[in-house]
Amino acid sequence: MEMLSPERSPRWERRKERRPAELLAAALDCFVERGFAATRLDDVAARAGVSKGTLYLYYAGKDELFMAVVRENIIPLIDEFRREVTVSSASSAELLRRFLLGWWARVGETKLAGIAKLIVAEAGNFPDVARFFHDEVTLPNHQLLAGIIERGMRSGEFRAIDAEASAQLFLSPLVLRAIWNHSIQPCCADICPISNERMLTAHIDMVLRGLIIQAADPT
Amino acid sequence: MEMLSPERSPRWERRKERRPAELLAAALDCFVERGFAATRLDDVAARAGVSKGTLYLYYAGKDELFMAVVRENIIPLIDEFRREVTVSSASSAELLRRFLLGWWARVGETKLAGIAKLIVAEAGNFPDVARFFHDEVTLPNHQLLAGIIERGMRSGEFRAIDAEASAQLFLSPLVLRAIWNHSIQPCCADICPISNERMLTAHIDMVLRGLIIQAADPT
Amino acid sequence: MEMLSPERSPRWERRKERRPAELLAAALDCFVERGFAATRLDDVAARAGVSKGTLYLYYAGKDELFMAVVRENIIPLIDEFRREVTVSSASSAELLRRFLLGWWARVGETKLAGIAKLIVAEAGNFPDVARFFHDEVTLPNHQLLAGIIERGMRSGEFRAIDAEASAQLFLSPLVLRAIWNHSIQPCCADICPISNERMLTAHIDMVLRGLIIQAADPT
Amino acid sequence: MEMLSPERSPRWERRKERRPAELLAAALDCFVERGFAATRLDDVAARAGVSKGTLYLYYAGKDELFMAVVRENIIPLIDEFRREVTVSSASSAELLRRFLLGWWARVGETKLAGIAKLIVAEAGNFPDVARFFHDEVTLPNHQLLAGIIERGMRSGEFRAIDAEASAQLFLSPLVLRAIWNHSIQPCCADICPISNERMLTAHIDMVLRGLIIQAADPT
DNA sequence: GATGAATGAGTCTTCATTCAT
DNA sequence: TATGAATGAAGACTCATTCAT
Repeated sequence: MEMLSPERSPRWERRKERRPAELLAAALDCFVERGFAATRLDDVAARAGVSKGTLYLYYAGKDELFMAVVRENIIPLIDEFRREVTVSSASSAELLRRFLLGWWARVGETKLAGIAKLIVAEAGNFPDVARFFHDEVTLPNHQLLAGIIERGMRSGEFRAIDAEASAQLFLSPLVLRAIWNHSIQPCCADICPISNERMLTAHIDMVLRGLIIQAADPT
Repeated sequence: MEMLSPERSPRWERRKERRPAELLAAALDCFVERGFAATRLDDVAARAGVSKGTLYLYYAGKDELFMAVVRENIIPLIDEFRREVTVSSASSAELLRRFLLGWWARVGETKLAGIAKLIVAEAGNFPDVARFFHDEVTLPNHQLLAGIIERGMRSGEFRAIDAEASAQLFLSPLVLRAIWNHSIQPCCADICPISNERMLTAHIDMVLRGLIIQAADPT
Repeated sequence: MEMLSPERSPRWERRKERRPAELLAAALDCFVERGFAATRLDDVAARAGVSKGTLYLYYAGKDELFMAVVRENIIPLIDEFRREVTVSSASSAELLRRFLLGWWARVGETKLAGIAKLIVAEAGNFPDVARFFHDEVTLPNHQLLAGIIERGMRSGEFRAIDAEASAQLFLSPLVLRAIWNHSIQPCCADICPISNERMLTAHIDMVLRGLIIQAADPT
Repeated sequence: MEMLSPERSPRWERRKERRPAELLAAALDCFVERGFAATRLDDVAARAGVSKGTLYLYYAGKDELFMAVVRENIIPLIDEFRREVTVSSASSAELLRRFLLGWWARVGETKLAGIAKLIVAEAGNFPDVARFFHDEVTLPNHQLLAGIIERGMRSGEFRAIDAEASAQLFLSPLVLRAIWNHSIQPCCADICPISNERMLTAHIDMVLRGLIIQAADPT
């Protein structure tokens, strides 16, 4: 490999621009896997391919790193929620379906799921972060979903239900599965449980079945 | 000193018997609140009202203590699952309702909910524990629920659905809420979210509505 | 040595009462020798014959230890100043002589001299400590001495001089020598400079000669 | 860019020549303020307006820098001592007065006073430097002063005293004040103590009064 | 059994020093 | 020559664990 290369590879590279993202990615993985306290900065650094000291060039300490991990990953999500003003001519059932599938695609299946697990696990030690997450992520998300449900009720498409509570209920299986995938699932990889898709399909079926007002039910 | 006492310090004795339970309770609280790594044995001991050294008279170390916390809390639960052979003449809908309400009463509302949160948070560091929990708690629980659903389908009370997946789905909101109550909820105490009861009611309504085959729906 | 001793010596001893004094003594030596920053807590612990962790059972950290070293050594000194109300029928010259000899015996020759050196060296990093030292040690000391000088002037024994300034001047050689003995002197041990006694004698002679009003000077 | 410039960037060049002096000045300030160990090279560099790496272009390391600071500041002083062969027709009292005033003007009031404080503080960590200072600065200085005193004794102007010891004694208040001004004085700026001038005046008065043989004392 | 003083391995954090740019 | 990103050894501090009392 290196035979033809006259210059030997340098001991390290200057990557000021990319470092933060690399460090945050490494830190997220470690924090999700082991939790805040059990994560050693040595491990984060090693996973990011730098020395421990380099971490401190970018983040003031372990706490700062944790906050940054959460903040940097969540902010794009928040922005997306803001943009997602569901003006559409689709049926409310279709909107609901799309919302759940969309949430899974954009959150449940991505590393953001790890963030959710992380925050649940560390809420006791980082109440500010937990609060931030709740106010900026959970609540808006629920409100968006509740809005869809209410639209369906107003249009007569859905029967009358507790929209606020239902927003939580409808999201629960997805959130729990997202968390599960980053905690217990890796320990039980051999068991081959119900797949994400199967879960999603069954859930959407169940939700719509319980919601839609139909003349007759031929099933 | 002790000469006149026929039974040697009965108060000591009684204490000695209670100690393990007191220590486990204190440890559970600490572990749930802060996580395994961030919990100091000093804190556990202080919360149990003993000195740090005393802990080691009952548990060999931090890991042992953790395992014991999980084991001791879970075993009664497992036993209960085993006993709960649902032979009943009630309708499947009624059984389902009872199961969910029962789970909430016997798990969701108790300190066992904390165990769930703890295991989710520490699965990465204690895969054996996570696996044990999955095999002995989660799976039997799901099977029990799936059994009820299948009974309802066989009897023509419920429509045909994916019973295995649905068992997970139906339990998800309860499990997530249980976890939530031990992590983010305490940080957002002022917000007064949807109450546990309201959530339960809406959920059971939704589930049964999506499940039961009805001639007409007068709602 | 240990041959006849059936019991082997324990790995460590319980010495709750004596530890603080032992630690402070060790810390004082290290701080005076090397300065605050260059002193490693490992060294302090080793010199006190304990492990590093033990230090933290008694002092919250390096800063606390430093403060304690200064405080504990200075407080007895302050108390002594307070008690030393020089009511005496001796001549003012005799009082002055006694004061200087006394200062040397009680401060200059003792480990308190090291404290003076330490504070001079670390004033920049511990301004509060420096201020405390100035207010509680330096000033009272100067005032005591100035009082003696003023008494001598009032009684006609001393000529009229700037008593405040002279108090500082008269103490300077002693203070500087005390500091010197803990900094440069150890590096130049072979040079055999003027001894402390010779310095003291010459100083007292000089001071009294410049102060006392005499009919004639037969020297 | 530089095409039209016949001499290649003269500003750079001039800078390059000044750099060492700028660095030494910055280092002196930092070392005096905080001590050797507590001084970060980052701070020195920042105070000199260069980057940390640049320091290493001029000095091999922190120790080297420290030595250079001491050496560069002291050498001119030593040279001056050598030149100062006190051949004068003035009275010995006048010479003595000039020496003390001169020392204060040339050392006590300048940044060299900081050097004295620095060496006192760091003697334990840099015995070689302390020794150098003692041999090349302190001793010659004392010898010079002792020479003046001896001249006065030989000429019958001064009474017979311990010239060697007195040389130290006479310089002590100035040295101590010089050190003080760089350590404790800044912490007690509000207290407005005796001014340097008042101290000097009182001291010279005291010294001469104790030294000169006078027929009568008209004071 | 109970205690808590003592220990020391493990981590976070700092900073002198190096070196790619 | 100048820079400052990167390094890694050193040192403060914590805490699970041991053990003298």
